[in-house]
Amino acid sequence: MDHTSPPVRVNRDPAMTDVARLAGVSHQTVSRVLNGHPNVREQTRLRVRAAIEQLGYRPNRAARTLATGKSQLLGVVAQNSTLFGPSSLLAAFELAATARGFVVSVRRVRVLDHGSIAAAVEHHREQRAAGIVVIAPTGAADEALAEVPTDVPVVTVDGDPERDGTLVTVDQEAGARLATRCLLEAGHETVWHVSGPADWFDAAGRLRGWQRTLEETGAEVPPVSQADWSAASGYRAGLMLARMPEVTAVFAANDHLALGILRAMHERGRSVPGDVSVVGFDDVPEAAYFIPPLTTVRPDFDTVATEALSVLLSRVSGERTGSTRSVITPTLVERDSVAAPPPTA
Amino acid sequence: MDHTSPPVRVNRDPAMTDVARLAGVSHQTVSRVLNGHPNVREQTRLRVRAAIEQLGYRPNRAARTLATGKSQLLGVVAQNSTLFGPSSLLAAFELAATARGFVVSVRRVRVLDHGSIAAAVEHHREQRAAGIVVIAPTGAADEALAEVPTDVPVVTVDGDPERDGTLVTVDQEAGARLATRCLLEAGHETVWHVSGPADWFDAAGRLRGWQRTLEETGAEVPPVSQADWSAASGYRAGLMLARMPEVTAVFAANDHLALGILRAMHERGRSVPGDVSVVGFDDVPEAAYFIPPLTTVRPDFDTVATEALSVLLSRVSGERTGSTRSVITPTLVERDSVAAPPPTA
DNA sequence: GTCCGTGGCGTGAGCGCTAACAAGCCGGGT
DNA sequence: ACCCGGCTTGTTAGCGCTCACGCCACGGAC
Repeated sequence: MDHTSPPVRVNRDPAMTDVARLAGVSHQTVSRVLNGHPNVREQTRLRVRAAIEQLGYRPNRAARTLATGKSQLLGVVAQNSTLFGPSSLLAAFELAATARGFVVSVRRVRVLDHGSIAAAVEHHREQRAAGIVVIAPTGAADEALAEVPTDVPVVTVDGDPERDGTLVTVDQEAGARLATRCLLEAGHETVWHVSGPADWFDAAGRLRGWQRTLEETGAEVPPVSQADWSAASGYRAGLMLARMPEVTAVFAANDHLALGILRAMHERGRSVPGDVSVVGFDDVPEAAYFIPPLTTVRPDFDTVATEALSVLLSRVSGERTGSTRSVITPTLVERDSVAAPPPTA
Repeated sequence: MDHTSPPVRVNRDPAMTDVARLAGVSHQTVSRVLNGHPNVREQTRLRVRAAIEQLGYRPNRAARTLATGKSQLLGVVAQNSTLFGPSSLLAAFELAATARGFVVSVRRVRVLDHGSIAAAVEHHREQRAAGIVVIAPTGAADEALAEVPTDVPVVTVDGDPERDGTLVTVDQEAGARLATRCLLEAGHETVWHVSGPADWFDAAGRLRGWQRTLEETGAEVPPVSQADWSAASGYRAGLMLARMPEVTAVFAANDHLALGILRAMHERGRSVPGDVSVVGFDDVPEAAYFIPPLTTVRPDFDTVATEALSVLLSRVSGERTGSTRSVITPTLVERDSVAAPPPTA
């Protein structure tokens, strides 16, 4: 009995040494083949590949990460939301990152407060994520970010446009100007606004764009209806607006608010766009099928996501340093919810 | 000169031995503290914690994964889609998994074909994921799954209800019965159906539920309008339906289809629910603000997600073996899009 | 013939952690 | 006095990979 032989572990995934043994080379040569190093004879390369195939060998990423100190992991911190913007952003980012060979790990937070964000970022650092993306659409989220150590590249999406640091965002203000101008050019005296939550940068930017456009053209700036992003709050705001005959044009901070407004107007017998015109923001896929089809502002989330990825990767590889800001300009999609004001107004 | 001293690596993350040295214990004791082992003196525990704090130590997950052969990683394979169902499912799953201390890595696939699914699953296996969730709503996806090795627990969500294996899904058929019966009970002679893509199990289940309910009650089964899940295709189907005066009740396979139908009816001057009643499926957040507010079937995606997680985890820990199937029953949400048929019909 | 450079490969150490065992200490029963 | 068993801690050996070398053979330059 050979009591000196090591215990034979059975049912174990094949490791690099197993491949090496089968191919009659050293584990290092296997590693070279795997990593596409030159200086490996073609014949050897083929033998190794055959052995890999035969054993169904699969490299162990954990071991590689440990040995190199680097991972192919990109961390994402996002809010637990099914809002159209964030979720399409996320999907596009995941797809793009996957295509570039990275694995993305998503950490959802219930609320965007300081502690949650910090914990989520911390978590990704524990994983030795190569880079981190934070979707930080509110002030609190942004503040939390100001404190995270800078030894791992972080890019902020939808963050505070005024803050230092690398961020990718859509030009909310420009989008709002598009919407407001479109309404003004249709002949409306002024434009009313139903705004998103005050602590969201997106909402603040849209509000600012609307307000400035009005001021610049000398139009009166009516009071703002404060809402959240939901159709429900849009409906409530719409109900108020509907009973004011002087309201002939409304810019809603997003399409769901616009949907609620549309329904409120409909219920109150004010026709859109006959009596009042409405413009939204986001261009959700359903916007073209609202009643009436909604004119809206389209931020290209795919572009935002791919831009965020490329900025992040260039920082990961150390190409770019310092802070970069990348701003995507949205476009106006004209449909049927805008018309000239009624002659009586 | 001491040429035997090891090279001092600078700027390195502190490791367990650094903590050990500072606390005056062995690295193993640090490990014990970290993993909550008993049999560590309270005083020692405190010293170790203090050292951890002082150094800003963060355990290296890759090393732990390598040493244990297990990871705290859950892989998800999902389609690149912003459909409400899949994306809220995903969000809920991520949130729940995070809460349980797992990290979730999402792999998006562009199309649900055999190769993409297999590659995505393979990828997760390379990461040594402890478990994998596949959102496999079509036949092709499901077939691909039949071939994956069973050495890592896999749970299928929205997969083929007829197939072997562990899966969690909503009872589409029951939901469809709810919708159809609701329409029938309102007094309609029969119910028309606008169906989702034929290769989706969800669509097939909803169609089956609708058809059987009709057959069981002796109602005539009208021809099915085939569509995809989009509002656009619902609109097209709605246009057809609108010109047939005998159509007084429509069950749409999802809310977005219903939205398209609503608009088609509106355009053609057929009032909802005065002339025709419509029921949807999914209960998207906006459904209550459609014109009119939509009666729809609500599958609880949160429940599906948490159920999927708990089934997966119980398989990961080896508690449950064999195949488990967990079916969530949806509920009917009644709003204003259903009424009695017009007296002339 | 000698030398050096270079392609092709192997060897050994070490990444940071956990698991298994070993060792020391203390108290109580005999 | 002794031994035994529990608590607490240290020691050692990996996990599977990459990196920095080192070694060998071969070929061209001198």
